[in-house]
Amino acid sequence: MKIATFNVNGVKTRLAHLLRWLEKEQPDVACLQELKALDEGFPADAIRAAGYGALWKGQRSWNGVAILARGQEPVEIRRALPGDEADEQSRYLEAAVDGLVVGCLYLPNGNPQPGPKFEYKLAWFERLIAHAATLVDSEHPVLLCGDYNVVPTDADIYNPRSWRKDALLQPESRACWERLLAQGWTDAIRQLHPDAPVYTFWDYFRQHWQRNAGLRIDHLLLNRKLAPGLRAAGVDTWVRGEEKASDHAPTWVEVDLRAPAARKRPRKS
DNA sequence: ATGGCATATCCTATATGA
Repeated sequence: MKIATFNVNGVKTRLAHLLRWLEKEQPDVACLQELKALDEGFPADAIRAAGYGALWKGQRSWNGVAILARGQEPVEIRRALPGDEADEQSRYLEAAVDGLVVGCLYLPNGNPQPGPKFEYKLAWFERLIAHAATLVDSEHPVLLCGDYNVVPTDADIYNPRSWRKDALLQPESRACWERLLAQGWTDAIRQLHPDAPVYTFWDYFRQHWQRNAGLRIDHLLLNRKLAPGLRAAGVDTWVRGEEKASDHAPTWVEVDLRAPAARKRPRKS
């Protein structure tokens, strides 16, 4: 089973890119962020025609997340991150597909920092950590994926020098990331590619794509039940090289849901 | 310190993103 996360930077503008990618890579589940469209503007018909069922949560101009499932309808679990009823931003969706629980998230960028946007980022991160704590030891396989807007370490960016003051590299942001992983989550890309740099985002400025000056900010985290089934992980970089591409590339994992989970007690022989 | 580019909307301007 292949599950991908893709910040499309405008689902209407990027529809042709999205459809080409779905056709070529055939992910079983695709989590999208930055729809930048209202619910009624989501191109559900075209996506259905491509063979995917979908859940989506839109918002005017900004944010917006969706979960696509090939040949079936994702079963909705929740449409918001718990913990703040007043939070109006469309940044979280959770669904079940073939017994896999998938959380699709778009963590706030947080720039400029310091300031209210950075405070919102950290508060949202705290809510994510609290919710993730209820999932990490679930008897069900769980994947939390999306645009986390965090560069975990300096090895996850081409050169941290000009980004030192950016919200994505702040010690507070990284501390939240570390606390999340410490619950017992597996960072799929880091697990399978511990040495070579892997990037998922290249900004539109200064020919960053042409220079491969990227950042790793799109992540897929596996809970304890799912982690033993991790088989492969990667980035579909060819999508970033297309004309008028999103500044993010789809990032994915392949998992075997039938793999036995790690046992808490020794197996009887 | 700024800007470089891209997207969406309240569009000869402004807010947001990372």
